[in-house]
Amino acid sequence: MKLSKTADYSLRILSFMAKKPEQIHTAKDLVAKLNISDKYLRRLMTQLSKTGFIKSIQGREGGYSFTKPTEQIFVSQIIDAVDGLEKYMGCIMGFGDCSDDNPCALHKKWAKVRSQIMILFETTSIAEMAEKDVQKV
Amino acid sequence: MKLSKTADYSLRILSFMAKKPEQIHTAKDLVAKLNISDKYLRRLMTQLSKTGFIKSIQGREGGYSFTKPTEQIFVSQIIDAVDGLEKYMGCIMGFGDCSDDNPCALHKKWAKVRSQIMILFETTSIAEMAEKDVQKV
DNA sequence: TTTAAATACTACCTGTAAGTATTATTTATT
DNA sequence: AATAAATAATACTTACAGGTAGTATTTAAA
Repeated sequence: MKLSKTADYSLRILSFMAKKPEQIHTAKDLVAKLNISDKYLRRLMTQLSKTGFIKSIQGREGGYSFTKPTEQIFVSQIIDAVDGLEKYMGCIMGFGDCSDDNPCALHKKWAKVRSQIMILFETTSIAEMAEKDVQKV
Repeated sequence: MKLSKTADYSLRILSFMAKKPEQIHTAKDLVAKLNISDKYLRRLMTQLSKTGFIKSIQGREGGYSFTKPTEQIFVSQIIDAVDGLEKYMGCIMGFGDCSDDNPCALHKKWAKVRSQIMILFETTSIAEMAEKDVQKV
């Protein structure tokens, strides 16, 4: 499984910012630290601002900062905001109307694994990701 | 999580064929039954023939048939043949070099779920999918 | 009030998965 | 030998995610 690059970028950006959650982060700095293409990151920041996780501060001395505690921002919410969770949580065979009552041949087995994925996404906060001592950001 | 349409198609085609594993199946018939675009399915059949799961029989009365028992063809092999398993089994954050020694912030949690996905793919045969009494093919 | 340093917006470019069209080739039947 | 019915190969088209370029707007500091 892979998330879209946009979702990956969003997680990386927000978990990086969450290492210093009170600070105002500029796009320039994020680009330098995260190795994400400049213009795409800037567009994404605007998009993330509109979702409400962060707010933008325009003008000189501007940048981006969180609107709420990073303990209250979960991976599932971020993926949902940028891609829509249903993109990842639908039928593994690609059927639009797959359900317990009208299942595909992998439905039962997949439903179990999918719920594990959902639990992971729903219980992992940006704060948790930020506090890990990992090289990769 | 979603597989590529090509992988979805491959699973649907092969599990449909596996309902009558001794029969020679024509592209025409598969298109009619599976609601997959004609030309794309035909190209995919050629590709699947080259992977060795099925063989093509050219000329009049031709079509496609299995080269081995459907109990010995697993979902993981099919996905690997058409997309490459690594497309789905890599780092959830998109890092190329994520590992236990050099992990991303989600590595540990994701590794557990990913192994469940792998087990599902590796232990589900086309024969098993075919014998399920499901509407969706 | 001017300037510098930041974000916002709009339009365009590019690569790839998926879909389509056309023609060539193969082989059983007649 | 001719035909019909199947697969094979090649090239073109389309949609969209991701990436790029240029200009406009905002605001603190000098």
